[in-house]
Amino acid sequence: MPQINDGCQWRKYGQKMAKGNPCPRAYYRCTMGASCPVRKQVQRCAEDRSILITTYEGNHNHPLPPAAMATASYTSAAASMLLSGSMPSSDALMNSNILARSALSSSPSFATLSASAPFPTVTLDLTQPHNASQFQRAVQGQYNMFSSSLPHFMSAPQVFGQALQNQSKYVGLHSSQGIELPPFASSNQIHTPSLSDAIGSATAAITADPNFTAALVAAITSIIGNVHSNHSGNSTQPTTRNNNDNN
DNA sequence: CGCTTTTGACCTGCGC
DNA sequence: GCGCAGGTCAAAAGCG
Repeated sequence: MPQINDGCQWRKYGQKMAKGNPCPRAYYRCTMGASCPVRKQVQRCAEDRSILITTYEGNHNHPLPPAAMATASYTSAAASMLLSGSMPSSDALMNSNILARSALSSSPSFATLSASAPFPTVTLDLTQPHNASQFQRAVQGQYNMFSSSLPHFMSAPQVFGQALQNQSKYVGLHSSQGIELPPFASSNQIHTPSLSDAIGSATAAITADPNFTAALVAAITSIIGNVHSNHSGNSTQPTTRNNNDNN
């Protein structure tokens, strides 16, 4: 199975067939810390096997390498936008915030589109009991709002959701057809030479392919259901901080 | 030789 | 209480 290079080292400790999905789900533990509690699950989307669904759970108890911090940085930055509604200082995040608000202005504010280079992301607030149909409407709304041809380098969208506030669960989708998670700049800021173009193209990459959109909706709908069911009873994660706090 | 992956068994929570 | 499904354990195998 192709691996998403998120900057951390992982050791596989189990694999299971998930009901309703012909592809097995793999379980990984972080091996960068002696007793790091972070785990992740990786599963292919049943509707579109080119999409990998990755779920992270827990907080690292050791310093993260720059690549991992960058990964955590912009997902949690998008999350903080949802929470605060304030404009972040980064140009990339500010522009993506504008985009997100326009794209999802007609939907409940639990999904934020972040088209920051090098790849677009979607952040979901999984702590609130929104139902899946709300998200489906939001994504389909986006699909109706954007259409343009895609630059080839943007044809591998990645979508992340991150639980906010009192949960440290972090869910993502990756297209495994093209690029893996690209190397990041040394800082936590995400820059691109042509930011507005990149944002528009990345957004189109997410929304212009109806097949991908359908798979995306199905996958995230499933994720939302899983996360909510996992946390509806007892919670396994009493932590209150996101995994970029080591910055 | 040490680390990782594989895989069947076991544990646990949940719904009926 | 029982069965099912998801998650974890741990021994064996594989690999560099």
